[in-house]
Amino acid sequence: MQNTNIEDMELGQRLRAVREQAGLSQRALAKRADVTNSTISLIESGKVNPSVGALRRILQGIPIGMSEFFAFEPEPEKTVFYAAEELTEIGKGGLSLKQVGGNLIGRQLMILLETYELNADTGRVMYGHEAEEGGIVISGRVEVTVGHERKILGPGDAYYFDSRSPHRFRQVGPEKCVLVSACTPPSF
Amino acid sequence: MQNTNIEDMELGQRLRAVREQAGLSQRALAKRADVTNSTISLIESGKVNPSVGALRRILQGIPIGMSEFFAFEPEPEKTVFYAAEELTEIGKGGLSLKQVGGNLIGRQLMILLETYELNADTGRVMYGHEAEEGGIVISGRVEVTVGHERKILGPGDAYYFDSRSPHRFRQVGPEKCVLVSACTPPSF
DNA sequence: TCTGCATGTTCAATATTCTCAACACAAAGT
DNA sequence: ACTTTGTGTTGAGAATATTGAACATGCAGA
Repeated sequence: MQNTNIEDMELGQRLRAVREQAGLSQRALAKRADVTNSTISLIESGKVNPSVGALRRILQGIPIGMSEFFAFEPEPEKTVFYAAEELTEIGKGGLSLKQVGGNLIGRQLMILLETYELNADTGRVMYGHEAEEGGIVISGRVEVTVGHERKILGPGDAYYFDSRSPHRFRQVGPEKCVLVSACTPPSF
Repeated sequence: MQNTNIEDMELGQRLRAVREQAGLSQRALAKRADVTNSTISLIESGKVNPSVGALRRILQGIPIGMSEFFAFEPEPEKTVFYAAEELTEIGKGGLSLKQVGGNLIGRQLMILLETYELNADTGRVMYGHEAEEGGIVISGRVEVTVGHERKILGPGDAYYFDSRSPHRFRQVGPEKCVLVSACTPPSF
């Protein structure tokens, strides 16, 4: 249906450039890549939208990696501003965790708006990876336990600790608790 | 024929991870990406080898770029050693330029084995981009002109200059001239 | 329990890629 | 001129990706 897609054109042109840079003919590359020369011809002239597998085999014959091959494509812009309702919900139960930016890939920082309903409790948590986290309570009260230390924090109070310490957050008092936290690096 | 390819598996698993990280269901992402949910399902379960176009549309819905998506794949190892006959020939006429590494992509340096047949002459050359180059004569004699300076170099003699200076190499004497040169960065 | 809704999966049909073979062209050797 | 060898391109058919609709499951709420 959609013949001669412009993006395929650019991809094909790039493949041709890369192949010629490597001093390989379509057939020579086809042999290395275990595809047919026609496949390469069709891709380079933008007549087809190759499969990932075919493209990967071809690039391995050059050789060049997928990531490097696509490095010429502009990365989509990461959003800078997020409306309140655009924050990604990743919590569950009585604990709401709204993450700034739905997608952590390539980011150095995870920022969360945490809402603890009455009696919400994270239970005892411990992350194996090296990270640090901290936060500030906005409203309500929460009992925070880190290692052997325990304290009840109210509006304006804050915390900061190494994520490898076992820790636990539990809502206390008559109203739900809201706090903002940050963690680095995100768990991947 | 080849069902459940292992590389497709990994690609699918990665897509699933990325999608879930973004907090999107298959259908939600499908809608943004203008593909069907089945496509995403099949890709994630490794049952198909998606087309580049389909994968790109899907990733745009997340959003994440192709290069970043494939960053998890190890880049193919750049070859370290090259047999004499593996050097890529990029010259023509009486001038032979054998390039170390057929493919300059991602490299900081271009290294050439240059062979000038009798009376071979590069003519006057000037590169617009910022670069420096130098070399050492192995055998034979060559007359090198850089800017207003001119000198005949023999075995063991060397040169080094800014590529933006107009320059010219011309074989002189009774035997062909061989030299090794290096240039940084390669012209891209 | 039932309904409604959201999730991911699977099937048959359609659209597309990929292959194999042939073609057209150019350069080099005889 | 005529091969020979190399290049990229182009059909028709086999192989495969993508679609659209149905299916299965789980979960929340009445």
